[in-house]
Amino acid sequence: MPELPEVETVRRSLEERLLGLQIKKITINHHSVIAAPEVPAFQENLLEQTFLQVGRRGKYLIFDLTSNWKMVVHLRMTGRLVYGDAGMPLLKHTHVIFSLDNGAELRFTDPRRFGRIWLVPAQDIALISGLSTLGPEPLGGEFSPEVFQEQLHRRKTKIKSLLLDQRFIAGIGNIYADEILFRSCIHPERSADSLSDEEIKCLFQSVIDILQEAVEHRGTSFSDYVDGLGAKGTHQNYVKVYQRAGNNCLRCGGVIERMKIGSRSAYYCPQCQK
DNA sequence: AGTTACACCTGGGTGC
DNA sequence: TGCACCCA
DNA sequence: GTGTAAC
Repeated sequence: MPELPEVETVRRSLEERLLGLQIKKITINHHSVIAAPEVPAFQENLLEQTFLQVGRRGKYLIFDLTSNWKMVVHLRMTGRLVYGDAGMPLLKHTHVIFSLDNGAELRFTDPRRFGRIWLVPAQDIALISGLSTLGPEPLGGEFSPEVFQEQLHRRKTKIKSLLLDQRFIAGIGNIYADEILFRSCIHPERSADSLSDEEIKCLFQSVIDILQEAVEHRGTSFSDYVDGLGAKGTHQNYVKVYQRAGNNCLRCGGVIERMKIGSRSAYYCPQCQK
């Protein structure tokens, strides 16, 4: 499940290869992954375009092109965007193939087909659902401890739900929400306004540290995730609670448990996280 | 405002 | 081996 | 992972 660290790793690996390459052909095998515009317009406006830059906002990848249009990709749960030789084996569920002017290809593969690709005029980028309402980038300068604290004070929702809310903070998903709360020793069901200033300070720093460490490890590869060149990340070897129910806590030796919060699994240590 | 249920999909793992 | 179920 | 509808 690509979250901020995975999307950032894809961004970096693609940017290494894609800049200056031109799209010569677009093969679309499954139309539903193209969110906008209609498929013919998508192809017409993208053909002959050259990649100028690869950006990221939250879990969205943003490709700057020669024209005044931008291509935006969200990988959702199982999406992959991989650059490689045209001869590389064709994976099942490859929905879009961008053929490039150096003979290589950029392929979008997604078994569950939740992922989406948009092509929009630059001035309309805010119209993409979820993109304009994103909260601050946790690894960017806009993420302030004072604002974070003030927001937490006036919210009564469970802290894990708040960390997953992209309007509150951009880029955190189920794996890192659990890892961040474990690092901060905070129970996922605590209401946001019940946290002490001390706990909030620790939580703020854990958000930054956990995400940074995961970026350094090039993301977490449990099942589908690979970077823009098809390589797995290594952060799965450093995960402390996610998908570890029934195993011993690496900090206190207690047993990790799983519970449901907002119809999603939450993994935590009942001894360490109060 | 907070919470839950479900929709969108396929595949891997489990237990019988 | 098949099938129902849960999970991601 | 996200959007929508419902209580």
